[in-house]
Amino acid sequence: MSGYDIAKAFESSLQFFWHAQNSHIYLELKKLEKKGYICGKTVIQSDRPNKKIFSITETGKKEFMSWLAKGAGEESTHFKSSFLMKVFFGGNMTPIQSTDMLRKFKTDCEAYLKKMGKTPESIEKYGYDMEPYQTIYWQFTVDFGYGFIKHCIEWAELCIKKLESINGQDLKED
Amino acid sequence: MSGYDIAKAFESSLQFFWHAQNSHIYLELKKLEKKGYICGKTVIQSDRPNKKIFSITETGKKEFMSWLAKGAGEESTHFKSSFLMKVFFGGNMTPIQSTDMLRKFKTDCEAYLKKMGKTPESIEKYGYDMEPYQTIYWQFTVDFGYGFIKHCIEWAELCIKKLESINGQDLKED
DNA sequence: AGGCTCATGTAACCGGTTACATGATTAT
DNA sequence: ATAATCATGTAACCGGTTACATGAGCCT
Repeated sequence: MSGYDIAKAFESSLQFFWHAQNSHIYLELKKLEKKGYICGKTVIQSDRPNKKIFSITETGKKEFMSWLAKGAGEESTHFKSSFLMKVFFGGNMTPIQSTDMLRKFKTDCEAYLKKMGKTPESIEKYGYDMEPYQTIYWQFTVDFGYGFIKHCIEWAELCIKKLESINGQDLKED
Repeated sequence: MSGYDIAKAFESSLQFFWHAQNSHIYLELKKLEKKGYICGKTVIQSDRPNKKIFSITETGKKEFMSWLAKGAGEESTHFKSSFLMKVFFGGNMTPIQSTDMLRKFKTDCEAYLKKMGKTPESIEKYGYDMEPYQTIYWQFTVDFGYGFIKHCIEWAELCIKKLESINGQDLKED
């Protein structure tokens, strides 16, 4: 794949649990090439700008497999969220502010859920020539994303309800 | 609070959505002091090492409030997980490897859930002199963590079941 | 004697973002 | 014209980690 292809792949399928700027992708490709994990070949194109296609080397494959073999670290259970940090300090906002923040979070989640509806197509696109036992893992990550976002929406609804019941009718919309 | 106190607070209550090394905390305190957001005073102690207690300044409060007022960004819906990246590439492992990885994830989550059982005490400890409308937000973040981890466990169980049904009895434990 | 809690920090490094910079081809 | 897609990169910076370094007092 070229750097551009990788950026596209990130957008269409990996975006639930990883994202990357193209600038970062190109820097990383350079590093990986320097380490001998990948190897790039320039492809001259007449109708489009030239591109550099990278392939994994034998050393790279070994490194990749040993990374996989390490399995899940403890870091898999903890994640970082500046949004939850703001929720934590919700007592320092006005009740209107904090409720609005949670409402915005909820609608953002709903929009995200809608966007996710398109992933089955990506899985088909990239996985058309693969064995089903390969793509089942892709589906796992999608399932995780779905469940996570649904949990976010339900949680936000409960929080909003609690805040409304404490702070009275003045918080309600309409 | 001193840097040490902050590190303790991270461990006992904020750990669901943020964590920090003490080295990082001290660096950050220095930066914040330089910016004029906080102000530190050395407290001389005879029985223990001296410590530096930091307090927020008026400028710091303003900055904090404007940060809160910005509300939730879109980044609140996407998170980064090297674990899910490994799941994504599960097709490159042996079925035994990938199933074991998911089992480890599940037990890690269960251990985490157990550890979380102690948070009500932390909320009481830090919130004993606060109004209940302040601590409700702390509870919100705890609820989020609980729900999230439960979702992780259920998801992992489903994945393991699917892998077992595809790959047959040879994956089962015992 | 050994380990825990209290307490603070530095240096080197890595992972990642933001802003900047370029430029060809194709579709409307 | 102008916007989108294709295509690649650099420089400055920030956020955060790892490893290192120190040292007193308390408990067993």
